[in-house]
Amino acid sequence: MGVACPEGPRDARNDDEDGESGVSHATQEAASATGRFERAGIDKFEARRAELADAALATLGELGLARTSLREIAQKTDFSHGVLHYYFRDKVELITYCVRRYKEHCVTRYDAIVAESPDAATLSERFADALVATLLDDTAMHRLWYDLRTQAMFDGALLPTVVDLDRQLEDMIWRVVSQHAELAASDVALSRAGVYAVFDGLFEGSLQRHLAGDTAATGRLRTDAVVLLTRLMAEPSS
Amino acid sequence: MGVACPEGPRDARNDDEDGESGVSHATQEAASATGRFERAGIDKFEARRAELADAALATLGELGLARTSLREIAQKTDFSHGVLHYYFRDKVELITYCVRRYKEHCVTRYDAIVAESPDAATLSERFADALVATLLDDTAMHRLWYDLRTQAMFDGALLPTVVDLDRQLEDMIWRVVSQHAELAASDVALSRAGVYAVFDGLFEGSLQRHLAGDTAATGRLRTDAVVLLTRLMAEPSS
DNA sequence: GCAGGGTCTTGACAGTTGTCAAGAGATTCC
DNA sequence: GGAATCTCTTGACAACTGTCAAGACCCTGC
Repeated sequence: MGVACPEGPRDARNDDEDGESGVSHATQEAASATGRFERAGIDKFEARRAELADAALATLGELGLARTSLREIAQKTDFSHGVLHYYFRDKVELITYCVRRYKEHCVTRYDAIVAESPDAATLSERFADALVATLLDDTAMHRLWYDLRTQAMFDGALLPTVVDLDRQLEDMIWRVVSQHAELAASDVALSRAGVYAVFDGLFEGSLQRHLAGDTAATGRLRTDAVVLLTRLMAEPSS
Repeated sequence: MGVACPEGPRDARNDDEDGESGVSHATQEAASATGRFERAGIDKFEARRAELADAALATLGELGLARTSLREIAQKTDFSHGVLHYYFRDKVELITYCVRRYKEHCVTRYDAIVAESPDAATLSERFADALVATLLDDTAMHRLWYDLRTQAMFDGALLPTVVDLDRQLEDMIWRVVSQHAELAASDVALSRAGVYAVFDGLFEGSLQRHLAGDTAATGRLRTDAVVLLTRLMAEPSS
């Protein structure tokens, strides 16, 4: 008995976009729009999704995208591997959901520093310290992000999510650098994309060397970040 | 008939290192040291290795490490998939051989510019142009390199090759930047690793946006590279 | 021209993967 | 308490992977 499974809450996910967009952050909206679930049901559904996504993030950060299978993710939970296809349409939706979930925890990481630093020198020092701190604390998550971003160069299905998140990270860095410029009464010498790219390169390089056993990597990151931030300031083009 | 296959030229590869080093560029030395093959035989063997490696590079650049199978590589050649295990011990040896082969074509890419630029401004312009040129010409190879480097953060088997090649790329960039500093009678404000990291970040970011369809990416790369190179010069700390 | 060894093909193996259908439990609501 | 629905498990599927053994082809040297 009970053949309700194949058309269970599966249509709570975004069936509205059958096309090529692939981006699927419309889950909650779609579900509440149908009106099929009362509040408690949706919350429970979303809570389990989040729980599974956290297990997936742990596995992905540990093994990388290529080596992470759905069965291995499920093994990190109390459920069997089949449950993942009940809460996520396929692997791509699971991964994009994971990354978007992770994003929210880090895209405002430096905003407090930006808001509270009284002068340019303080801002640059605190920013550099924060860079080092997150490299050490969230090593696996950063590694996963770089994996995902690189994979998007080959797999178009990941591209929309990566482009979106990359833009938010660019904004995050730009807030730091433009505020530094304001405090220093200067302009920024590089393009917005360029500013993000150089700090991202500095961070990625430090992460890689840190993971490869270079114990001096974080120290270099700190000093280089301060120097770079200062160097990117130009006299205002009056 | 002919059971010579299992112990064919397989021992021409480096069986001397059974340990954990994993790096295997001692092929020619090992083969010639045994004295089992006359010159023509070795050359033929090496030529086929190179041929297969080129097909592998094409496939890897197109699909990425995760999606490239040995059968798909062989499909790009006139041979069947079994031949790859005749010329390479396993997938890791094939990949490292490929990357080391590719490396030699690009690690001296800017040396002529360094040697022949009469002043700092010329050097920076030519360097930026060369960056754009190789991004456009060797897109797939660069994408493959970033894939490999990212994968090395998860898979230790790739680490030695990546670390070695990364150091050579760092040297390559350092030659440009230190020469620029000399021509400008300045010092470099960043660490050697930092200098490489920021230019690498600039390049990687431009590559990603270029692949994502951003037609302005290469233009920004050019101007940003010139500005960055200039900004990294510090007054000599007399 | 024949033996021998280098070269390559074929076919299979064991393992893994994403996916999904069938159904069993559990929960909720009347 | 029973029916409907949500939740989750089980087991299977087809496809794919790296690997390798068996043998066929080919080419050279005697």
